[in-house]
Amino acid sequence: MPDESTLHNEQPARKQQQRSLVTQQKLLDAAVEAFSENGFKGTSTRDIAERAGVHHPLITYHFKNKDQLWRAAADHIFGAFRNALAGALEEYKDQGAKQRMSALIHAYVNYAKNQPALHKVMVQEASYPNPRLEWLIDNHLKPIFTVTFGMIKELQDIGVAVPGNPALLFSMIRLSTGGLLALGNELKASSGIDVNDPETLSEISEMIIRVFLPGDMPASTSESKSDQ
Amino acid sequence: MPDESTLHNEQPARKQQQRSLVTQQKLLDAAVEAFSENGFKGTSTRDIAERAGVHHPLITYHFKNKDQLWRAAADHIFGAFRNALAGALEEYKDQGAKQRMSALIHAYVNYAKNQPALHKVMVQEASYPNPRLEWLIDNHLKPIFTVTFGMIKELQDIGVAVPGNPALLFSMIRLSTGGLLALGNELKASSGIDVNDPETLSEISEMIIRVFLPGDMPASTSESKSDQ
DNA sequence: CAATATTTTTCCAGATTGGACCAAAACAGC
DNA sequence: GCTGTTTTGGTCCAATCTGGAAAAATATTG
Repeated sequence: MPDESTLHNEQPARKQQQRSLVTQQKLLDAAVEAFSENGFKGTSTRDIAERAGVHHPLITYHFKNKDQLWRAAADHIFGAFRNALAGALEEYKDQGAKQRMSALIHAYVNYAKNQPALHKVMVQEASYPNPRLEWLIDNHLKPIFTVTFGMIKELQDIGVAVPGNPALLFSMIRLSTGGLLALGNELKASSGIDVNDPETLSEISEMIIRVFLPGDMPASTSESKSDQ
Repeated sequence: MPDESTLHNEQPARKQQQRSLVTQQKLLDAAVEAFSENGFKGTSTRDIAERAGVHHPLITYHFKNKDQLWRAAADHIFGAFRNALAGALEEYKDQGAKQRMSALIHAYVNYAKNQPALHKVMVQEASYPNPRLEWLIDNHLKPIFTVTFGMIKELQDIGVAVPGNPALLFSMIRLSTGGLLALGNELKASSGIDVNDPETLSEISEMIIRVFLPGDMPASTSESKSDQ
């Protein structure tokens, strides 16, 4: 089973055209937006096609059906998300554990700002047991969690992260990150917080680090640790 | 404009019957569940009536229309939520600031466990600007926030809460609380965490307090504060 | 028993649903 | 250029669902 984002191609005797990729992209973006606003059930394929500025039968052509479109849309944002996290980890791979986790949090916040749908879709699907939730967990969440749980544990061992169940702690971190940006409209109206302001954004990252990773990194060779 | 949860009664020449209250309650519970799962647009009045085990024209009779039903349902859960918080504050009104905030967090967690719809509805409505969001903010969120912001500030001043924008800090607290319980299905499947387990529940509360309110209360008269 | 409150049943007209179908157009490869 | 494939445009469909209206039947109150 080859990994194809567009499932209708079985034996592409001729290569895919450019305009085809464009409409797929437009449909994916529109699908992400629509699904994140109204959930799977509350979104119609026609709504998605309209947002994409595309005739609705093209959804059938490119993605077979609504369910496949949802999965492709989820791959679209969660795949990019995982890449963003992996990139941040790669960039800081030679740094200390706290630095790496901080980089992860910054990457998370930045991604969530541009793509608040990430968190909305998760809440939507976690609302009630359904096959899409299982699929999301197996294909996108677990791979992230296995990595981050290990990092959290390490940080707890060296006294940087607050002790307690690592899974719980990480969930609080991702909620404080993705959830905060998903509530953008509400925060603006209820507290005057503008999550699109770059300063607010870095304030959020810094606050999360301050709260969840309060400890200092232990000196690698021999150094006093009281550098507050 | 009298404050009536059932807007169809204008001049009740005769008192409301018991069975009427029962069906209203059933409809409200069903509405909360349905709206939290599928959002406002994704929920049909017929779906709500079915969940309530009631004929759907009764919605028109009791709540006039879908929009009024949504508002009544929101009043139903957010009103009870505010009462739960106020009750906790009242009970601990003679205690110190950290104790009061801790009581608030415990109450929040317990309420969110029984009513995860609270957070789901908020995320649903904050997804895109809409009149229901404004209504929710003005009628239910702001009253809570004005109280809690003050408490957070006080806790920051005495070094118990982490410094930073109080509104941001409080949002992180409520996300770590309500959001965590709204993700119950996901946490179970992805991390094996059962948010219905009482022990897990108190672990959540304790962790939130440990993370967001790490400082000790200063001694009231004269006492060393270095008790780590 | 009479008046009112509540529920039941039936109906509607219209919109929306996901998807099928085929002819036209755009494109890739030769 | 020509040819065959890919992609799109336009149309249609049958089924379901939509919120709500209306009137008849029942239950409850006073």
